[in-house]
Amino acid sequence: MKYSYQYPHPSVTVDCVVFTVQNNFLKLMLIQRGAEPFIGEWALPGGFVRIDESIESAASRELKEETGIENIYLEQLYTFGKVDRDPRERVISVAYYALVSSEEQIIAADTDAASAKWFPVDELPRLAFDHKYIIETAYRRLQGKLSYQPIGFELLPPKFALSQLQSLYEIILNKKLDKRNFRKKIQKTGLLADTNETQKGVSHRAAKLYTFNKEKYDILAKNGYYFEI
Amino acid sequence: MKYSYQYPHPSVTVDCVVFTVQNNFLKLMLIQRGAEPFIGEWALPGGFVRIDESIESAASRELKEETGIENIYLEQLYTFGKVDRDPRERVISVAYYALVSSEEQIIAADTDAASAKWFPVDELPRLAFDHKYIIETAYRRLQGKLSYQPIGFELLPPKFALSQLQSLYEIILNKKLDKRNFRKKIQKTGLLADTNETQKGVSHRAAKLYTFNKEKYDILAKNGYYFEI
DNA sequence: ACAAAAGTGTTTGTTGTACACCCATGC
DNA sequence: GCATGGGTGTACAACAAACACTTTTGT
Repeated sequence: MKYSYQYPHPSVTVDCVVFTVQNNFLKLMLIQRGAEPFIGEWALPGGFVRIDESIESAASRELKEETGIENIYLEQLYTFGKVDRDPRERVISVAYYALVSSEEQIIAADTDAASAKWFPVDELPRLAFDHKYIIETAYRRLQGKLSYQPIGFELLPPKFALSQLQSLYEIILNKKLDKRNFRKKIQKTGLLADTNETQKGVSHRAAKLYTFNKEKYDILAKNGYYFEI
Repeated sequence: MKYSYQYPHPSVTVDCVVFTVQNNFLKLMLIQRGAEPFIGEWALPGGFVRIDESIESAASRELKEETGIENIYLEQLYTFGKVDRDPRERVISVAYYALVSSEEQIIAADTDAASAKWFPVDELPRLAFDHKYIIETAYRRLQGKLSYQPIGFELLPPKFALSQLQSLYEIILNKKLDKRNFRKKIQKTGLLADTNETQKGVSHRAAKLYTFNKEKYDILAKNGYYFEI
């Protein structure tokens, strides 16, 4: 008990809602708790913010430590601070949401594979703390942002077919989209660059692959451009 | 030094960016610091989150204590947690933004009037900590939300004229809007209720006064309706 | 009667929506 | 040659944008 203060201080943690799209399902990663409280229950990856790291660094670090995932899209979601959200002590949690490409979904080898798992958002187990509520908030935010920020690409491999992109939108927004209109709209942004490649190993006509031109988007965005789909 | 922990804990504060519209300017409230660090400089109202109150309660409480303002629109903005944002110790700040009607702008009598003041957003003094950055974030958020959430009404008295509402949009978005198109659009939402009153004491044709039908909006919003202006 | 702001419609261009068939490829 | 998804255009409706004059009221 080396650290003393004149007034009580809360603990500050980060919790990460990591989304991916896998086999036509939107999924998120949970880990099984190995310690009290809520031992054995599923929870979001996360942990304490250290005194010498920024909150975002803490989120990246915990993600890497607990799931092996690194270098992904990570954005602050909301800060949850109800007095009794942790039964032990006062804990304020800064939640982040993260997006992982379907290619990098593999939980790294240095992780206890039994304890980290992808769950479809509609088939979540019982969750520790207020994590159910955090996930609902993250899901709503993802749905909202998808339509007016180019974040869908973060969930795809660097080279992707238009049908993959459309399917991703349909899965997350939970509604069918018109193929021709979707293509028209996304092409009209001018943000997709044609690679001269096509899909490999499919048993039908191979689709053209595109990449998202992030540099072009960043320049446009700086000048007031608004992505919308 | 009665409170001891095994690991160092950060302090958690709230900071509030309180907006109002006054004399055709978007303004926000600052208080002059009476203590170190940054003594004498201007800063956002705010303070420490107590161990037994939620973060939002802390924001309301500090606002009332420091500025006399209460019962206003208050929404979490972002959590700022760079390691060195406070020169004394590690402080994580959960920022809120608040909207005050132009009628309630008066800084309450129980406040040291010399120390709290409204500043136009484009004429801010030098600010303590990273408060300049927090304000920029809040301003961008306000501009963004104004177009797709009915928050403009929070900055007006309960009964208002359409020209007041338009002027508010023009001031915050910083661009001229077409009067006829604006009126058409806002009337078509069906969310304004006609009071049978008109402006008093104006030296020209008196405008009709309307109220915003929040109940109706809440019901529509629950069923997927999206406000847009 | 004049100053000041309130109030009101129409036209034109742009964007969204609905919709069905041929094409390329692997087996 | 057939099954599978890839790729394409047009017509119609809805919405956004541009634009100017009359009305009401107080002084």
